[in-house]
Amino acid sequence: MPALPGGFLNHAGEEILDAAHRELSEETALVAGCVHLEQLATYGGAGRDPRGRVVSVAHLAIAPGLPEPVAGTDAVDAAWVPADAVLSGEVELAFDHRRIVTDGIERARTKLEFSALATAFCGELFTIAELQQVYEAVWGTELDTRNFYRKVQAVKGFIVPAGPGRRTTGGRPARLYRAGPKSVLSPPLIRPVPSRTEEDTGTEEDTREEGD
Amino acid sequence: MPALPGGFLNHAGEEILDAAHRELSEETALVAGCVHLEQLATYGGAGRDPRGRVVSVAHLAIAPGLPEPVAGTDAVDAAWVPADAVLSGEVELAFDHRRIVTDGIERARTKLEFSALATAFCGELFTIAELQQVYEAVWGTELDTRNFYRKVQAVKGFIVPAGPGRRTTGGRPARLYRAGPKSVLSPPLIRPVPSRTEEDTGTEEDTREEGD
DNA sequence: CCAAAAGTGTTATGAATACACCCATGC
DNA sequence: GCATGGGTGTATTCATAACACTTTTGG
Repeated sequence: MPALPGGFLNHAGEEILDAAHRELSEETALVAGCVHLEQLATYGGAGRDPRGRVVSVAHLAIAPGLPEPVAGTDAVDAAWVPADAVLSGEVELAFDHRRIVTDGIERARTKLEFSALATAFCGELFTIAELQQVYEAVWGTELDTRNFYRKVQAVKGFIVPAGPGRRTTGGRPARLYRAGPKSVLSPPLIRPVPSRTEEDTGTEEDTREEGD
Repeated sequence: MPALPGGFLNHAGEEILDAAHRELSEETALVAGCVHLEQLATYGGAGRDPRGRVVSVAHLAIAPGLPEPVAGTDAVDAAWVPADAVLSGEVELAFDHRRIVTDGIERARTKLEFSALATAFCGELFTIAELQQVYEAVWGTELDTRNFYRKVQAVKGFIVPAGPGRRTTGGRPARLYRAGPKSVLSPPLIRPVPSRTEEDTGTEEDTREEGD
């Protein structure tokens, strides 16, 4: 049964974030500098791992492209799995890793609204249409191209034009942008209504009557 | 120099959240059930604590009232400190605890917008004016009483009327409410931003700097 | 009656949307 | 020319902020 990549802190008083980067680069080709990595949450307690008490500090990694996993210490069978396959249960993960993935996806969806995280999915240069595809993929929604175009440009410091280069994909060539200096978006890009995921007791009572 | 309360996981494979509740109740009169407690982040690495490597899973606690701290294991000098005093540096904390407090306050301010966390600051029954005071205190802003009144009631499942009881404070008695079933607010209560139209620094990267 | 706080109605303003329209390229 | 996708203008719709106003209590 597949599991998330991970490992232990080394003995040199290593920073947690550094350790996460190290473990990630050991099992994929993703090295620090090309990948956004942030702490997600810490999972502990008995029963997580039958081998004994393990406290895991889960991290969320975002990067453009999908480099093939490299056979590392214990990653001979490493593979990429679509997020939907984990959410739906089609792919079953070991331990409590399905919960960790669920938390991570929710974190990504929320951060897309209020931070510049989306640019971490793109290469250094990208078009606005590519950025929109990130939002549509992560949110699972469709957005109006024209409105997205202006909305994204209205957020000062989110993206900045990158020289005179263009990228052509069959129609009119698109301007290129790179990530701007701001990491917190104001105003935020609000995701369309499909009711935020409930946390715990959130019972969505949709008492909407249809008149006829 | 004061520090945040805390302690170690016990040896029985205790859940992290349970351990946080246990430590909190050992040093204050706040017991589980009356207090909202959620994981904030994990801080680790060398240099945090001169006594050696310590990995701390910080938690954020929200509760109504301020029970006097009880002299517990090592809390003989326990005291409440205003959040502003820590933010401003007027009160200095040991280790990297000032950073933890800063992160926790930011978490509380953000969660107030999108979750029903504010009700955790109130008793079981509260008036809308009391709820508004929570928002004003945590956000450090002033809100229009009349608009807050309707805005809060427009969020389905946030608060529900609690019988015919009233609470009087010198003027017309106020209706009483209790927390509703929803824990995620839609639409959210957006916090007024100081400068949404002006450009500012905003280079808030995720670099978590370790003090000492 | 008066002061104080709760609760309601109403309007102006600004933002989000929907969509018509123009621009630039490959074939 | 024409298909395709990039980019712009604009009207309608809707949420919000501001504030005048009414209601209900205590003294």
